[in-house]
Amino acid sequence: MTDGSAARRELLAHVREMLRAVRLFKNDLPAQHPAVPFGTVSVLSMIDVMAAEPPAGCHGKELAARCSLDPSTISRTVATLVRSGLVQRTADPADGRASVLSLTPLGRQTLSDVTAWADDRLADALKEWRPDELAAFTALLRRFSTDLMSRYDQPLEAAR
Amino acid sequence: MTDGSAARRELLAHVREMLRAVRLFKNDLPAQHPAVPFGTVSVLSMIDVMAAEPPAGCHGKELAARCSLDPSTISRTVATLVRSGLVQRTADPADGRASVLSLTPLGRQTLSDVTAWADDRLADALKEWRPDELAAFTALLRRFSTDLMSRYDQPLEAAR
DNA sequence: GCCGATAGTTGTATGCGGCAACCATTCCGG
DNA sequence: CCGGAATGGTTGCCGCATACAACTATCGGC
Repeated sequence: MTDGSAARRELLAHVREMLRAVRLFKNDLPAQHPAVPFGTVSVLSMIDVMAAEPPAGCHGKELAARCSLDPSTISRTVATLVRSGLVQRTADPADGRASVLSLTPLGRQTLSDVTAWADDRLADALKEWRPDELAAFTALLRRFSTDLMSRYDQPLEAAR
Repeated sequence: MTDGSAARRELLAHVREMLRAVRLFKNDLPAQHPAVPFGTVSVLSMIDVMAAEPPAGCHGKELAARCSLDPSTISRTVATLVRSGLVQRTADPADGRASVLSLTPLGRQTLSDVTAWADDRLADALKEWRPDELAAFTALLRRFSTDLMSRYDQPLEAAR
């Protein structure tokens, strides 16, 4: 029959496992890069992505939407990044309330270092994987996240 | 060529996406079950699993190892669960330092409620998935977590 | 019976994240 | 062109999750 509850419960268990794995993974980061708390890296990376892609540079508000984080959280995180010299704020000439975020050279370097570190770890952990398996997993993971979020990101899309 | 760094970086990005999705998912929980902080549920569930399976009941130490959490974290989490009436501690007759953990009826009920809630959400989010896709994803996810953790759980296994 | 190992608890600190209140600026309707 | 509503951002305050270190109580072997 098509209920599938058992399958979903197993999936749920494995999601928990994955969270555990990610926690361990991330606990290793500070040892290598004491200055960059894990959560901060995602934001750093997103700033980098956003600075390159839309018309204008990266604004805090949009950044918050893209990360699904509260503006206050972004504000603090960005403040930390600025204090650490990884990100710079420049006044938005078009709107005195906003500022445009971008990576500093140090920020780019740090992002690249941390990414390389993560990549190494992954390469080691996944050394038995065939490329097509990796690709399949990535595709399924993408779909999973998208479907999980579909209920929530309506407002975000609508706000655009 | 076989480097695969680009593929891994894409995977990394999607792992971040997934963490975002999970965060949103979990932010919904308190609305339904105010009394059970999300992190606590994993522990509750693990106690349930462990109580049923090994020779003896569930001890804090083993619980910590299974969850890859610090004993102090487990101690606090369990204390919360006990205060909420979801878990009971019974003195281990064989070791005065330890106690055995088990779910109360209320704990079983709560776990079952929360699991049903999560299952509903998943069923909704994954309604377009074919059973075999779900199974494939679950299998890959399992393998991924295992491989990611393989570097870390050596000590845990060795300690057994 | 003493001493080292062990199970658990508690003190303290940090990262992450939300909500509400607030400030400054911008935008819009009259 | 002015005044009030909307908006971008920051700050205060909170709670959860987690770790490390110090401590307590017990166990186990010699």
